[in-house]
Amino acid sequence: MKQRLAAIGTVEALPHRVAAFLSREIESGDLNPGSLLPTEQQLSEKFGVSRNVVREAIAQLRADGMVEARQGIGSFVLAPEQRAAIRIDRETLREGQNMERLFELRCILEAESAALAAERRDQEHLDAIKAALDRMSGEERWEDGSIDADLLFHREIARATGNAYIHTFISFVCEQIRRSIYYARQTNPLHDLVEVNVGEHVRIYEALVAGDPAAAEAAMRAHIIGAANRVGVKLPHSRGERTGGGK
Amino acid sequence: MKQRLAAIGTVEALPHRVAAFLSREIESGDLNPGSLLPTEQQLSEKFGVSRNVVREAIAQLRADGMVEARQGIGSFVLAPEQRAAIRIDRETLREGQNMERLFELRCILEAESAALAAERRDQEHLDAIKAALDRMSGEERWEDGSIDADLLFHREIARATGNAYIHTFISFVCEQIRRSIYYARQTNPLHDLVEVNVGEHVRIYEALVAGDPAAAEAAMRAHIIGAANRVGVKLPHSRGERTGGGK
DNA sequence: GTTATACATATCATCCTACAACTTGAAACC
DNA sequence: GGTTTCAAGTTGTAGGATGATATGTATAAC
Repeated sequence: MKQRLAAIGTVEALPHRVAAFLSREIESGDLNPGSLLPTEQQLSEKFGVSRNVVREAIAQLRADGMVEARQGIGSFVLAPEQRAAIRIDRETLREGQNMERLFELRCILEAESAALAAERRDQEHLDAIKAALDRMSGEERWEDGSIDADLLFHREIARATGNAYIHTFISFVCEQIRRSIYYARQTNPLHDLVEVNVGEHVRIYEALVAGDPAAAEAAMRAHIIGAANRVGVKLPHSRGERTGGGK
Repeated sequence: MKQRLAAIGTVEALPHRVAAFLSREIESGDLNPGSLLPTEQQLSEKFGVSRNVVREAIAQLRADGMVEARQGIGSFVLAPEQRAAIRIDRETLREGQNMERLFELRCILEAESAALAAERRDQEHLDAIKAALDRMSGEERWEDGSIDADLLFHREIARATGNAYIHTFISFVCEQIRRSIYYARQTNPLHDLVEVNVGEHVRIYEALVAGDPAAAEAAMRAHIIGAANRVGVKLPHSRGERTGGGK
């Protein structure tokens, strides 16, 4: 029996737990922007940890632009617009319809980027995308290797846009979805049987080879809607059908 | 041998400087995924700081999913796909064509979200958007208050999609652009005279009121292309004209 | 009474030592 | 040879000490 998830299963370190607690307090509005955090000593007493732990926790919040520490005064809560990073934690991901929302965001990003990739891809890009497709085609079920190939396929398309930010954002969103599905599989083994639809991927690839932006966008849109359905997520009535025309 | 940590402009705290140094080493590929970071003691000697400072720096990297620390062994560098956060620093933003790329990403996100907002907005959303528009209209130049209203206008549209992730992503991208422009204004006062085009905003608003997704998308696309041009950024040949059609 | 200076206090920033928890590899033992 | 034990190295946590910075207060000067 492999312990592949040993790292995920381990108890999180104290600084992370303190940071998560404060972070939730800020997000929920218990701590308004402009207000002062409790002092490091108060926090260390409240949580029963050393000030070092509290400082590491606050260092994370500060790096994310959630608080601003000022020597001699304290740490102020900053406004949400001033965040320096985007972070999605697994807990909130499993709440309510957040999975649908994440798929919707993914659809927006990937549909358009597929069109851009169709215009800008060169042969090296196509080869990399084809390689991922071949790795994926070996499996009919969504097993680990196949999932990796699936993600790589999408990342390579994002890379073919030539825009590193698009690549970063799409990689991030896809990875969040993958983690969330992986977690769901552990709590509900039935999800182990989710299929990957190779045909949808082939249609995307062919549109990229043909250099047809509209077709690539439509194929990508249809694919993501299909992928969402296969993991039990129904996308809200969307404009996907407009260009996708599918179903 | 001690390593000198660059302190450019504002004096950043030591942990931030150490984190930035390590982060750059990882991004540049000097430290490959899977490899081990130097020990905390080695780093503290190398930078001439205490181990506490090194630990706070590594805490940031760990929170971002760049490294994984394992007790008794060390901190491993993780693959770029495993990042838990998206972060854009101003230094890289000013390099090359990164500003264009960020505008392109913004265009993708906002065009589609404008269409979704046109379908899903309720009266409360329209009121909030209109309020931001009114605040903006008072000024012909892009002054601070006007910039805030401009950003608020876009954030309110993102909020009207009902998708918190879309709102988060758009807010983040817009804020990065604002900061970058703000910085450029300080180094080059000529950029002070960039105008905000109220008419473009009005057309977006009217499409939202009409509940016309295609018109909202086209108006938003035209607006962002225009905004990019006004700050001296020329978007690469894009598919914007395809749907924008009308003009 | 008003102002200005000096001081005490509170807080974050950094450094330091010490020990606990964990991993690894080598030495000792059977 | 195989197993156990132990020693060294590394991260995790605790706690104290000192420096840097902001703020309020009391004292002194005018």
